[in-house]
Parts: sequence; C-alpha cells; structure tokens
Amino acid sequence: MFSILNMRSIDEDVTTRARIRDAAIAAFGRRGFTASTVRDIATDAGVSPGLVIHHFGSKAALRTACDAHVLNTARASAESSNDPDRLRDVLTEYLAQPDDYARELAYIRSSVIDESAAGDAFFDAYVRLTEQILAEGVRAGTMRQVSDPLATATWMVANSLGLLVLGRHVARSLGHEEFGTGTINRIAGPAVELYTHPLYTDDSFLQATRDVVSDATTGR
Amino acid sequence: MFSILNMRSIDEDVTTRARIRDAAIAAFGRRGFTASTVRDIATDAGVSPGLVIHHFGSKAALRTACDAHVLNTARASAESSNDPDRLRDVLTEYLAQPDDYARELAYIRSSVIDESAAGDAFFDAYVRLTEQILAEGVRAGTMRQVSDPLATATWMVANSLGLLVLGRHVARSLGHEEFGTGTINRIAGPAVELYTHPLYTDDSFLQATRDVVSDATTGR
DNA sequence: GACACCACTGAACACATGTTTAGTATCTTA
DNA sequence: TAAGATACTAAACATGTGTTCAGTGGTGTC
Repeated sequence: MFSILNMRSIDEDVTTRARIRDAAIAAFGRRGFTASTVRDIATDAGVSPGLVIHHFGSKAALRTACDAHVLNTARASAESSNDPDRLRDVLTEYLAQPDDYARELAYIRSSVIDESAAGDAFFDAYVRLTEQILAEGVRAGTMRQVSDPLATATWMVANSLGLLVLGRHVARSLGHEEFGTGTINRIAGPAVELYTHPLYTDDSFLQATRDVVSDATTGR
Repeated sequence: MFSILNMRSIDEDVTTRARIRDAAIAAFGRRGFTASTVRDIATDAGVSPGLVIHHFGSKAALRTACDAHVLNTARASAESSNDPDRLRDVLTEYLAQPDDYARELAYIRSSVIDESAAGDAFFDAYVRLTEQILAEGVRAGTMRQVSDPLATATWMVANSLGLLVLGRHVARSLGHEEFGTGTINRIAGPAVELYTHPLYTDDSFLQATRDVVSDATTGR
C-alpha cells in the first residue's frame, strides 16, 4: 500500500497535486476508472475528497490528466525519433522491466481496455511504430516481407498488448504468483521462437485459411 | 436494443428468468460487471429491479448464473471430446462467426478482463486444449516441436484472447466500423502466415533474446 | 371454494457516489 | 504588516446503487 508509492519510474514530484495524480494512476490501473472512487484516491494520497476536485475539476478531468502523464509520455517517446535505427519500442521496453514500470503498465492496460481516446491513440501510434519496424527490417534484410503489413502490424500489437491485458492469466498459467519479470522471461523465448521458426511444417493450413477467407469475401 | 435479443446463438428460452439472465449477459458483456446496474438489466428485460433479485438472490449470484450459462458451456464443449482428432477450438469457432456469437464473445471478453473465477477457469482450460492441439500436431507431423510447450500454448491463447479483448482497437486500426467478420477475415491470413512463414530471416534475434533471458535468470 | 404458493410490482431503505459549499489555514506579494 | 489569493478540510447535497419489504394477482391443489 505504501511500497507501491516509491517507484523509480515516476519522477519524484512531491507537490500535493502530483501525489493525487499518482494515486489516481495507481487506482485506475488497479481497479479501472469506474470502480475507482474519488474517496479512495483521496485517502491513498492522504488528502480530502474535496481537494481532488479542487485541483482537477472532476473525476473525468483527473483521468485526462493521468492520460496526459502516462500515455502521452509513452506515445511521445515512441514517436520521438524519426531515425529508424533508433526506433524505440516503448511497450517492449516497459515489458522488459515489468517490476519497475508496474504502474505505467497497469495504467496502459486499463486505458486500452475501457473506452478512452488516449487508449485509442496509444494503440494506433503503436501500430504505426510497428509498421515502421517491419518496413525497416525488410530493408535491412532481417525480416521477411509480409503479405499485409498493416494487418500484420495490428496483429503483432494486439499480441503484445494482449500479453499485458491478460498478464494475470499468463502468470497464473505458468505457475507464477503475479505478472512480473519471471513471467516475461518465460514467455519471451517461445514468442520470438514462433516468429523465427514456423509452427506449421507446410503451407496447407495457411492455404486453407486463405481459401475460407476469400470464399467469405467474394461469393458466399 | 431489441435486435440484439433475438440471436440464433442463444437458445430460445422464453421464461422471465432466462430473459433476465440474457439481458444481464448482454449488459455485462457491453459495460462490464461493475458498470452494469440491476436497474438497467431489469429495464432491458422488461421487468422490475426487485424481480431480478427475487430470481437470482443478488447481483453477484446473477453473474455466477451468467458464467455458468456462457463460460461453462463453452469450456465444457472445449473439453468434451477426448478424441484428439475431434478437438474443437471453441473460441476459434466463435471468432470465425463473430456476428452470430457477438454476445458470447463480449461476455467472455469481460469475464477474462476483470477478476472472475469463471474467466480464470476458461483461460486455463483453453491453455490445456491448446497444449493438446500442439502435441497432436507434432504427432501428426503438421507442427514443429516447440521448446517450451506450456509457455507456447499460453502465448498462443493470449494472442487469440488478446484479439478478442482488443477487438475494438483492431477493427479501428483496419478501418472497420466495428469488430466483426470483416475484421477477422482481414486478420486471420496474416496471423496464420506468421505461424507458417517465419518473420525473422535468421536466428540472431532469437539467440539474443535467449541470451538476455538466461542472463537475467542465472546471474544478475 | 379455501389455501398455499409463486411471479411480480412499487415504494422504500441504507449506503456509496461525485460534487458543492462554507469556512480555515497557509502562502505570496506589495 | 495587510491583503488577497491559494491550499485544504469537514460537512452537506443530490443522485444512483443493491437490496428489502409489503402487497397484489394469478395458478394449481386438497
């Protein structure tokens, strides 16, 4: 309850306003926006409920401030460098150190789950980033040209974010107490393995899938 | 509001109790458990709020009844046949006809997102099913033996369920109004393509990943 | 026909919610 | 130091919540 407050990932802004915002980020990430109450956030921040409204205007505006602090920061740093060599995959970076970025990850998770303009923007930016990474990989010869870059990038982003959203289940499935470094370490290998060595031994299932899809798309 | 009530996927149980349960399934799937109110469910079912409690005892018990109706049914049918040749991937089947199973899919989505024993059981059962499918594929020669079957199965389940959980984003990313048949048709090909033709042209990234993981696991 | 049982409603209850308000302390600035 | 703004609290308000309760009408049973 207290140990979650001093993580090195969030800058040490000690103003009361920042303390409230950080408590809200933790609450929204833990229980979601609707289930989090202004009173709980105020208690976690050691403050009266009225002060939360005084500083942010409303619970919805508080959420917007949290979005700006977590998501927009992550999104901006993902979009920051135009140099393809230095493209940074922010989410992967966060996921690589899940214990240090636990709050950011939890907040991104809940933003992406419930309807939120900031969550939408994050997902879309992440797809664009992945498209760039794919294109650059092809140019560099490290990746194969895929048939549908946009859909492939979307699928890969859904995979990464799906790991985050379903982290609790993934951890439990692997016998871990909670989602953390151990879970990531166990999953990363097999995931990259699937991207490196094909699961299927021939094209038959791919052909079958394409046949079904084209049947559904053209005639019925 | 009314058209969502007559779908062919849900059996035509016309008792009031069943009408309430179906309205609850729709509400929980649409807005989640916490955000759904007993009053809204009662209104959708054309009934007074008191009757909802009269039939199910409490909102929590109503949820349990919905779990039993949707998740346990799906899970049971996934586990039903012991014959590996007839293993049915229920979620894939649902996802193949997203318009027909919209309510079930939405309900599974929200069950898997928020903490729910039924959602946990569904995920775990789905991992076991995937492990069996992988093992059978290797035996039949259609799939390659992976290095970590449990982690691979967990990752694949997270991918499939991630597609469902993030369906809204996936649809938007592909320019679709909403998540439906069109979205699935566009995604299925590239997804199976990645399972068939490797993304990476050599082992270097896989090796790098394994080095990082083993470093983190052994010494620090 | 009387009785018990059941589905069902409308109103109320107790509590939790986001927000407002009146008032107090604390800080800033001239 | 005086004054005005700002940070902050305690209490109240209005509304929405899950649930309860008293009562009504219908249905089947002896």
